[in-house]
Amino acid sequence: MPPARSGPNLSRIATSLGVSVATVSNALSGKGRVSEQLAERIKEHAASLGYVPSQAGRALRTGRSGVLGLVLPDIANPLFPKLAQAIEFAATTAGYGVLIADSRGSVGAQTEAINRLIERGVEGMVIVPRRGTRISAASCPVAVIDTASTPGNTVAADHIQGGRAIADHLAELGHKRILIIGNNPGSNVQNDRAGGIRSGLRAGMSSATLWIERLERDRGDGCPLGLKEKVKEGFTAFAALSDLQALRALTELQRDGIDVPATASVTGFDDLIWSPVVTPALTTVAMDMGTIATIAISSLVRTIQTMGSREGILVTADADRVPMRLIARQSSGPSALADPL
Amino acid sequence: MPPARSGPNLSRIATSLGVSVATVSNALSGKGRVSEQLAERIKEHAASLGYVPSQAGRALRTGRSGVLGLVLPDIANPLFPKLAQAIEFAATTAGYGVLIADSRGSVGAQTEAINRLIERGVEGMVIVPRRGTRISAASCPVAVIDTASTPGNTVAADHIQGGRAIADHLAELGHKRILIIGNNPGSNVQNDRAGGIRSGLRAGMSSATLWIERLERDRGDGCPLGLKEKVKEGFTAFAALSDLQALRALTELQRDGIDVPATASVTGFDDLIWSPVVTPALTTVAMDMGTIATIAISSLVRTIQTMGSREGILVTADADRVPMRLIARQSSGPSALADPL
DNA sequence: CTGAAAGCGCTTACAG
DNA sequence: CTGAAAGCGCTTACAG
Repeated sequence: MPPARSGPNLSRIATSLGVSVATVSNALSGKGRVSEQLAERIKEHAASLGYVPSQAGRALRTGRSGVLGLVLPDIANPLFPKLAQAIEFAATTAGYGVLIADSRGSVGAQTEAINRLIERGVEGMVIVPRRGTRISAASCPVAVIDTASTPGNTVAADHIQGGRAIADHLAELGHKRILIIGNNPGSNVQNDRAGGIRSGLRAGMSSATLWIERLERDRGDGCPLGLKEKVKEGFTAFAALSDLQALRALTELQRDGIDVPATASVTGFDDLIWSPVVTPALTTVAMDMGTIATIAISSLVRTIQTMGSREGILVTADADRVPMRLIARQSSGPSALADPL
Repeated sequence: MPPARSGPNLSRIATSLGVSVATVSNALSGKGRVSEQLAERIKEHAASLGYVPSQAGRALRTGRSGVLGLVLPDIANPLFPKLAQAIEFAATTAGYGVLIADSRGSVGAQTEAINRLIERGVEGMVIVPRRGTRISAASCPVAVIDTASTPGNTVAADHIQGGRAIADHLAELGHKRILIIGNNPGSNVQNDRAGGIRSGLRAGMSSATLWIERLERDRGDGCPLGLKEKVKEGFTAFAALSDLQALRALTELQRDGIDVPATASVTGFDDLIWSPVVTPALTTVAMDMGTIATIAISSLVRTIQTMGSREGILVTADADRVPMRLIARQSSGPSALADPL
């Protein structure tokens, strides 16, 4: 015999009230045609008993688990907390729970993560794919968050426009020689951002690009970026493709006695947690995670409701490029962060 | 009539093979007493059909959802990605999925988050409580990750010992006057860490403490910490209670022309993502998230298996204080972070 | 307005 | 070694 739940169920409520389970179900869901008074009595009784409907029973009956999956290439990446938070909020608002899965390490791990979520019965999932991977068949609707220039994408920040926003900002500050600092030339995001910066340069401006990974391959991990020399060569602006690289640039410049922002400007991307905290505070370009998450989740949910959850299709959104927002900072401010503990 | 799944189920496999569902179930689970050959044939057929067992059916029958909850006070906090990643890994290893819930903003949000997870049918949950809250009744086993000095705690990093490790480190570098830099004097974590530092000072060493929140209340958000003056007063070491504050201190010192580490040392806590990346790299003390997560999850799972999942009890662990680890850095290194996109 | 009944997919105790 | 049957808790189409 299957194990009985320790909590109350519909049947318990029904018998203790002398009505049928159908009536209780209808009363609690508000759907049924149950008299006002009876419904009220049932709701009260259920509440007093601390009744919590069984997801398993409901899911089995309706075929809907009420859960979505979120696959991240590396939860520990500083970019993802904001995304995860936004996704969790959007999903909760839409009445769904979120199961997380980390595809850290390899494409194989990504496939396993996806399969785990399928086995857990998610109705759909949001995937931030590992670089260079294309999500093929997941046997449920999938919303992909990636660069807009990646084929098979549901929604993305407009990294190219974000790059242009940086170029505009630097142009208005009067900079002529820009050093773009990226980590990895194989990254679509970084390439889009770098391309955006270059395309936004105005007459008389020029740029060069420093890829840290290449530099470190030659000179060893953690080597200086040699920015002091770049300043001597005439670069006055250092446009990092992520706040992490911006931080590295800023501290190296300051360590070498270069006054930021008087002598050189440093900008970043992503508005990571530390960008308002450092001295001087970092000008950066932020992805609108709330909008991205809302689009991803609402498109996903709409697809599920239309097509069901067993079709392995890529979800599309009406607007798939979300503009990035320049956050120009001059002085340090407080972190938005309260101490939670 | 309830909606049929589009995918294959046990019954489909059974009829197409001319055996009973019981036999298919037994063969696939490996539990039953099914002949080797038949079991093999069934497994092959199930695989070729792409059979994925229904969690809903299984959960309803066994009373076990196979899902745990994770409640975080603020997913966007830089400390939590590592924790979430470690929890996800430990839970996956134990055969559980992880539903996340953000209790951002208020105690009410925390209660709602817990209730949402209960409604989703989690068998137990890991909670990092909001500061000052005590988790009372959650109607399922709960593992609490908090400071060791908080009552009603399952497992915690030993922040006091971590503070002593910083004091030791600074003592060995020959520092005498230590400025402890915290944000919020109401934080248990920060107080434990500060207390640990103070208790680890040796003869001839002394400390003062700067609480940023108090300073900003007087002088405005984002005001300078005035560390240059502190250097003049004779402080040579700045021991921040988090890497975020350490970063603020480091950049302010550098901006003001103070050579770190030649003139002043800066240390932090938590080994956040940027600590190896800044120049000079940050010495810090790290929580052992892997161990903490493993203890939390294994204690939780053990409790669930022993007591079931409908008792609202606080899980206890054998070892509840996990030592922190000093990471002494002298020069910058690469971030452990690969570009995922 | 209310109830009896079917059935979602699974596992397990029991019978053969 | 294999199968028939019960039942986990729910929702819904149908009957009254």
